[in-house]
Amino acid sequence: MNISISSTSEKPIYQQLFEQISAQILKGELESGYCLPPIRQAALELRVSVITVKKAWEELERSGLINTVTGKGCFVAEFSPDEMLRIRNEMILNQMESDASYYKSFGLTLDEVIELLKEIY
Amino acid sequence: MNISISSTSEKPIYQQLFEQISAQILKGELESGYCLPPIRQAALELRVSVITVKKAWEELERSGLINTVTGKGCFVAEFSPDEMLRIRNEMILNQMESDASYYKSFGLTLDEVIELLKEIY
DNA sequence: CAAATTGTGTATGTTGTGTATGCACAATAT
DNA sequence: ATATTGTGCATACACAACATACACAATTTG
Repeated sequence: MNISISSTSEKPIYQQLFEQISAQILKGELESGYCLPPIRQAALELRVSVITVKKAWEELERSGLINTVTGKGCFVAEFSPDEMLRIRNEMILNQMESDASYYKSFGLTLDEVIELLKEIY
Repeated sequence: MNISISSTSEKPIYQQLFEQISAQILKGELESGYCLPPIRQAALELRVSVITVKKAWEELERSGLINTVTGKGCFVAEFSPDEMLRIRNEMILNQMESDASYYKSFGLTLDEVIELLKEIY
């Protein structure tokens, strides 16, 4: 459980959890079959409610990243490296398109965006 | 009033309005002193409530982009090209940093991000 | 010029949606 | 049986969006 949540963030807590766990799975840091911590324990560690953790885990389940088994726990799903890459790219591109349209609305060119990115990345 | 709002967007309507008007001002499409449409008329055109428009206009006021005069209207503020650029970059960089941290969480390098951006921009 | 009218932004109260919570329940493992 | 796991339900709170009524400024008009 290497997670950091920010109460000041504009993003909901459950979404922060979802994004960070997703990234860890898709980076290969959490292997297939790995058992996530019980929601109570996670909630205790992260100082949030059980419900909030559950909601994040539900999102992971819906995205096909984990399998939930009542009474046992939540396990990182099995998928091929190809599929893993596909999901990863899908999530990233989905977000990136939204980001790009924001930049475009300010009249930024691709080169300008790249220039700014180089400064802050 | 060249605005398009999406009810299906995850972003609040007032924020969509704020972002689009901001961009138009900072692109120079709306000149200093230009009088924004009355909130009633804007609300009617956009098929939203007066309150929603007012909230967006309030954000613009707070950002220093417009001046509101009760009984007269809301006018695009006067600022130097330098200041205009400063505000623009501030808004964009602010968003971009958040975007970048998302990409980083997936382990993307700067080059990978640039590569993907080139594909979709 | 003063009163009425029109046009502008403003404030109040209500409804609906979504985040986050605690506590009680169901299913599973040992 | 008992402990451990996930699940369901009722609630509190915050916020977006709404309709309506209000207050102020400019204009018309007698």
